Amino acid sequence: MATIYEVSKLAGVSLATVSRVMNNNANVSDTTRKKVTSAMNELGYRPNSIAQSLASNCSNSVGLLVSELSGPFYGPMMGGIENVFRKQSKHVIIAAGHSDKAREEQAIEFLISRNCDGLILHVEAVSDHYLIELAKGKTPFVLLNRFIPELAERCITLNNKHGGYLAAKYVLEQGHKNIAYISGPLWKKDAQARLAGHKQALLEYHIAFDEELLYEGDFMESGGTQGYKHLHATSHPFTALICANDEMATGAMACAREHGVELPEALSIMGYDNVFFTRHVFPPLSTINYPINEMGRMAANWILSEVYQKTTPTLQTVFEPELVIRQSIANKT
Amino acid sequence: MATIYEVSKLAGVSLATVSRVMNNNANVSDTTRKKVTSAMNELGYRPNSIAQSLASNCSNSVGLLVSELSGPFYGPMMGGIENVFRKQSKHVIIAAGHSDKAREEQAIEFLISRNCDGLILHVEAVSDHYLIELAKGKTPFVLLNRFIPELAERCITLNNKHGGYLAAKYVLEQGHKNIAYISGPLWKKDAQARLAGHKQALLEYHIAFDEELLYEGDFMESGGTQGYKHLHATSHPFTALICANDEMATGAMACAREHGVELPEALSIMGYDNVFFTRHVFPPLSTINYPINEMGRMAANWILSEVYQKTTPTLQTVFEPELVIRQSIANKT
DNA sequence: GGTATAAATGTAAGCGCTTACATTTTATGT
DNA sequence: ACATAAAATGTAAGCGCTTACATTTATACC
Repeated sequence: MATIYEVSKLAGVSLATVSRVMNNNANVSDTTRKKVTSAMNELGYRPNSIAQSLASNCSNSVGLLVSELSGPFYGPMMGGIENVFRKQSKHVIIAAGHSDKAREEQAIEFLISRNCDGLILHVEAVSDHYLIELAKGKTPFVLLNRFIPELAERCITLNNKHGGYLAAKYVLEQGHKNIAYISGPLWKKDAQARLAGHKQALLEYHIAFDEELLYEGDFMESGGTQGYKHLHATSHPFTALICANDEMATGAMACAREHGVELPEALSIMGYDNVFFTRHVFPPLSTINYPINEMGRMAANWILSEVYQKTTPTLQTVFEPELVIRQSIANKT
Repeated sequence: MATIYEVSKLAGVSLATVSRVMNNNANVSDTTRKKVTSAMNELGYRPNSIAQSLASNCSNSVGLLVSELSGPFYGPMMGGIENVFRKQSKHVIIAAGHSDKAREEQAIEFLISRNCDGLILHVEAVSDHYLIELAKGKTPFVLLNRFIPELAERCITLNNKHGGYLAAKYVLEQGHKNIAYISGPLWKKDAQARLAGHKQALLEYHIAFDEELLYEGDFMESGGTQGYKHLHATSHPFTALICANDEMATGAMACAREHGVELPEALSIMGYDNVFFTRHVFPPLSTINYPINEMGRMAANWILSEVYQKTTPTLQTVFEPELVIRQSIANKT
């Protein structure tokens, strides 16, 4: 591989000049610029990005930590992020935290030790305190789907409460009065917020919230099936079931069908997130859209702006959910 | 950030010795090793991986190119890969090629210019010739889901033909005689192989292959819906529809249902790949398992072995598909 | 104890760039 | 034409490590 030295020799200029045309910033006359570029072409020169990084103290890499590489939620998020970075010739290093405190912390360590210029973190298990301490370090990061007041300006979140509200409101508008709810793990802020929005809508419609019709799930399919079984076993009847995410909703649907209940006639079901397979389930699932792809792009833009001083479209930290109506809710009015 | 120099000073040894304990290979006495490690701890020293890379000419990074970051297929693949690499402290740089020739080539260039030590490529649009040329370069790579005879030992593939055979055989065993088929784009090798296996099974059961009941799809949901419409419009009746992947199968299911056909009583449907949402559709889709996660791990092991000279479990290049029976095929015997 | 050998440690030259600063060339104004 | 400022280019010192080779120290053997 040709080095900058060989290019400089062939072009008959100094190393510095070659470097200047590479980073086409400084003042270089047109004639020498041409000499240099043609020398580069002749040699098939490619800058060594490692050497650039060492000398410039900038690795042009950003770390991306997600809970899982698979699953319907993270794919679109990573897609949005990779897309904006590659256009800027930044590369993204991925790691998975598996919603586990130790593994998340270890992954962050790993990414930092890899000299990432910045980090995009979708973490769940790590403590607020840890992140606040981390913010004092020298690697900038942005948080996706997590809000910490002390770090507010670097948190990109969805208005989860409003989404919970929209879901319940729609179900109520369809005339349902007995509504069951399968929440996420209630130690998670987003699960809390979704439930809070749900309760707010109920309040507005003067429907009492029935604690017996609440089941705390785990945001996974199994939580939906277990939740349905539990709710079914209570003596409290319900015509609609709102789930705090789509995976649980599909789990509940499958389970309800096994119990011989007709969907959506005998039971209406509502999801949350609008992951792509909600269109594929039967009946197609009404849900709340979570613009995760856009939010990923925004996180990437945050990094571009804060870390690389690029001018980007205005940064937005809170995103609004939207109701997506399909066929899983029956009209009872 | 502390550097190796400061560590050496504090420990009272030379740079080389510090480097030796870091790469714990050379002969270092226990006492000096202890001195050095405690100096490291005291200073909170972390090696600068960029400098290590420059000096050792090894970036410890491997590039991963997939068609899409989202979608049910690539997630498990990336998961398998990231998992094995992080245990070895290698990092993975991701890029998406979007099944487009120019973008795939550009992504490969990008990854190489990032000094990846090796590449894992899931490419579709790039030519065999391009890859054969690439193989002459100095960056080793392994191909996932693509077979090129000249590069056989670095191709990790599924026995697609056998999968096609298994699918058809099962449907035939259930007594179906009129079987429609929606293939993938037939310029793709895997689509061809799956169809070839299908035909082989038909032959074995002495059922003629009806060209009218073949539709060339695109491996996407839309291909399934269009395929169903097309097949439905022909005068040839069929009781079963085999699709060359799960996305098309779900598209076809949705479309069939819109046409008012009962699933699976009036129409049996078979998929291919066993992506996770096949359990969620209704009726749960019978399909062919594609062990993509394991194949990803194997690709990672290939790199570990060929690039980093690690000893790994024996490398396997061709994987076998398996029939997954759920409820989308009705018994006609 | 002295020599031969092995083990431990040190020295210093890079790896391929960037960049502050110095120097030379060119343009500007009178 | 000449002084002066601005633009273009060059020089050389790093960035933080690795590693070949040289040197020193410990170990073994007779």
